[in-house]
Amino acid sequence: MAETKRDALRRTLVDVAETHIRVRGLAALRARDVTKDAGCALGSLYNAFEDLDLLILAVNSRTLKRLDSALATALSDAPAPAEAMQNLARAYLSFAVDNRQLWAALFDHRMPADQTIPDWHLKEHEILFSRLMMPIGQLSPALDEQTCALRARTIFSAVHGIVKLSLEDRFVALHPDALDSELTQMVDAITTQLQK
Amino acid sequence: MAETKRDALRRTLVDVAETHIRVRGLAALRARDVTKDAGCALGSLYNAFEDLDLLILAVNSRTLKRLDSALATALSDAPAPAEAMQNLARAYLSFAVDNRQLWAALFDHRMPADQTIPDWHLKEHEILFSRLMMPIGQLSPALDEQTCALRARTIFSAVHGIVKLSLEDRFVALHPDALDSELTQMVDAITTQLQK
DNA sequence: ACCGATTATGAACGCCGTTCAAAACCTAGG
DNA sequence: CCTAGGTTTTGAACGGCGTTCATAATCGGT
Repeated sequence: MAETKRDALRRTLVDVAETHIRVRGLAALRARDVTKDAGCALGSLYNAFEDLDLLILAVNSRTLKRLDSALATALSDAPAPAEAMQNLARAYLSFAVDNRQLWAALFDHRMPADQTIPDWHLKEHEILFSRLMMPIGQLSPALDEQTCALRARTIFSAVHGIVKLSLEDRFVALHPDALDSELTQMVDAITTQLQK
Repeated sequence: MAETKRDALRRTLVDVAETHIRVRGLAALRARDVTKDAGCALGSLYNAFEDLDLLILAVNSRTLKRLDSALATALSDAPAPAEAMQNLARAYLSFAVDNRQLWAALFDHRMPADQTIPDWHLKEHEILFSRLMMPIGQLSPALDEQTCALRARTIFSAVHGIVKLSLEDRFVALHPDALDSELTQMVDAITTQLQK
């Protein structure tokens, strides 16, 4: 089936919204700016997407795919598991630094009070954890799959916390080398324990 | 000097805003709701505070003080450093669970694009790290003060990341016992490394 | 009791996401 | 090629938001 007009507009809107978030940040995204740059009327956004939030989720969906690719690349030379953990953490940090606003939008966006994040998008987020499961399983062969998934989630959260807080305005900025060193040490502490 | 009327109104507004955030969350906070419940005119908010953001910062300032108290209490029986680290992490989790919306507001609030967080408020946030410095210093006596502060920040960020992501809608909810267990293990991994 | 200074008020403003009646655009049958 | 019926696009209008500011009310010193 050929790409319908509606699909083409959808793609254009996601393209434009993505650029806006990348340059100005999620908080500065405006329906009027996006539709103007996309060359369509304000109301057309609501033909293509249910509302602005779903457009943002479409952008975030793309970002998650790119992030997953970056993590996959970090594992592509099939290193030993401890090294894999370090590579994943570094790749995550690199992606966050290189795509600061798009990456921040993944976690800063909030649904309106009466709506929840759709299931398909929740699933996309969980992909982030799954990249960790193989090295964790190798480091701790005794863990069953469910515990492995839980551990992956915890470790991701810890690494994410370090990266997120270091890239926010809330705290004084950190020297990139210091951040890199701290992250490496944290991952080392984690992998060491996994091997026990 | 006695409390001026302006101070009294300020206190009332912070009280009301605090309750609103606690009950409805930061995203649902409205200038009109707050002033109505405070029994003053809409414009009076802007006599008491520069804008709504500074009112939110005043609420966050209070929350940070209460959080710091909770962390201090967790250290009050002067435990061994490894135990102190566990107590701090658990106290942080407990505070987050018991004050979910107010605690979330500490990290979810964003200044408008053309403003930065005032220095006095940045300093208040840094108090969170400093509670970690004593046990870290005891576990790793060789660390100089600056490295100690850096490590405190990293460890806080990791713990915070685990707590934050587990309490967000973005990921499927976690069983409280599982979260508690994961947090304990993470802190154990960290303190073990600090002792090396 | 009076008056200048200070504070309180809420209608009005500009911007926002969203809606929807009307216009423009397709497409199939004659 | 024309036209009727359905579909899509449009942008003015709506309600809600934070913020402003002319005006009214209040306060404090003489």
